[in-house]
Amino acid sequence: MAECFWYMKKCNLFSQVAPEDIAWLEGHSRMRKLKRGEPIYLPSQSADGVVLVASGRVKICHSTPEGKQSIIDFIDAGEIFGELALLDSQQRDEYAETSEKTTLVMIPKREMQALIRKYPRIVLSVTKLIGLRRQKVERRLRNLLFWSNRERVIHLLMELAEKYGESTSEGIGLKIRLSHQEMAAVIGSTRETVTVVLGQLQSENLLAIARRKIIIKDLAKLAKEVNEPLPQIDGEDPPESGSSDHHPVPKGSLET
Amino acid sequence: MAECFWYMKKCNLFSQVAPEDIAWLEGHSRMRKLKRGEPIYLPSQSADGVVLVASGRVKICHSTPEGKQSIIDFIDAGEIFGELALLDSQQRDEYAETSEKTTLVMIPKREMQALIRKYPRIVLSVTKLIGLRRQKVERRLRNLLFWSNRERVIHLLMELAEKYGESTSEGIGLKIRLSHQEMAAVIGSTRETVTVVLGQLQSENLLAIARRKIIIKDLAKLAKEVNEPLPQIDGEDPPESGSSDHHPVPKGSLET
DNA sequence: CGGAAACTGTGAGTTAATTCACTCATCGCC
DNA sequence: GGCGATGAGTGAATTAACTCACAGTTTCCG
Repeated sequence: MAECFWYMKKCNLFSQVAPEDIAWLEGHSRMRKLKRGEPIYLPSQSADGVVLVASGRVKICHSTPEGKQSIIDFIDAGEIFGELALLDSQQRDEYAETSEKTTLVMIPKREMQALIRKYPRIVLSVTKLIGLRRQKVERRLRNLLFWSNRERVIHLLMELAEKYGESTSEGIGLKIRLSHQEMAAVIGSTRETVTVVLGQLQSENLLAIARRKIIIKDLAKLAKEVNEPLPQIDGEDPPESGSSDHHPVPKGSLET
Repeated sequence: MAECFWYMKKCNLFSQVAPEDIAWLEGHSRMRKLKRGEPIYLPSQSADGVVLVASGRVKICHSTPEGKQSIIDFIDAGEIFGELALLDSQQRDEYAETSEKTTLVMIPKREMQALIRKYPRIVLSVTKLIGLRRQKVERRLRNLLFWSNRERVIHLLMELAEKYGESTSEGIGLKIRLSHQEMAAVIGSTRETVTVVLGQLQSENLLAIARRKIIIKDLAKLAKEVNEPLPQIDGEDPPESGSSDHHPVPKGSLET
């Protein structure tokens, strides 16, 4: 369990917390190691705490009665999820599962709230996290309403580029591997349609896919097609304007 | 400007605030009276404060480049919006306009933050508000992915029933009047399709529309069709289970 | 109260996307 | 390294929804 402590220290939500308090919280937390595709919690389950992803990746999902899965969000190592449990102890209305081999730290609501009482600043961080994610969901909503499947795929690619993109000589490589099925679950489409659209984009030389790894070859053209501003990609020089606001921290993360 | 004070007192976000502090905040706020369809703020405009709806109703929107409007949310009298401005002073990415004759109180970010310093509990209320709205948006997202237009309309009707529904002898009347165009903008469809679907629902006796006022005649059947639990409607007896948790406060509002 | 503006109803034609059915490729694990 | 499972590619048939066009209605505001 000593690693648990280490993972919590790395999470910037706890950056202001004294080591002994982290140790205390650790003592009340539980570590879980799961392999790919295992459920973490189910909807209609009581929201009993927040979860920290120590390593791996988690999908926040929802299923229609006919069994179609929709993916609300991906949570990466170092991020927390289930944070709405801190607000009101209703039951959750989504479910979470691992999208690869993953280690989790389950932090009970009770102890988390005690910690917040001692460090009231955490509330602000949590608020920012919730607000950030709300903006993200709102963006997703906008990008689904009224857009064709091709445009939705492009929107998704740009989102992924922003969070997982890495500038290389051939283009922007995405440090995440999604199946067509999963992409369809994100944009509300079908596996086959995603296949076709990605094929089109490749033949138009906007994209290259090698061994399930996507490389965006012409981000500018993609961005233009859906009228979005060019996102800032890791390892790239920012555009000519004001220079010093480059973020070395991961894009989705929480800055306190 | 005396009314301004009155409206702020009624907003439950300020329920704990001393009258003299409300008066102070009022002195730094600005009141605006707008008629139907007027813009309040635009995207790309700097987020300089929060807005309280004193009377009337506001739409939070977004437009595609081709001019299709999508509606993210409705904000009613007594509620605030633009609250993400309190977190980070980026620019907004949505725009807001009145959906009927409306009176607003514009509260500058600066003074709001000062108030929060004096009443730290407000942060928690704001957090809850943001979280509540995030859940709502996530629900919207789920209800769009993979659902047919008929099902989307039904989902919308149930959402409206929950927030605006009023139990009457003929069924559940909705205390909000939306054009088909607006409904289409909420569910990401077209005006014509909404017309047709509403027509179907009427001929199936699930609905009645008189003078643009919708009355839901068989909420249970609608709920069943989209596999949703029956929402609790104002003025109705709760189901047989535990009785005393009935809320007299408006559904969308913020309980501190 | 009257006229302009906004909203509703409907049908025909078109299109984007889904469904289904099947083959081929790739991955991961024993 | 091979084998079972999972993922990717493709095409034909079908369908839901959109577009366009126009007539009739209701609402709003001066």
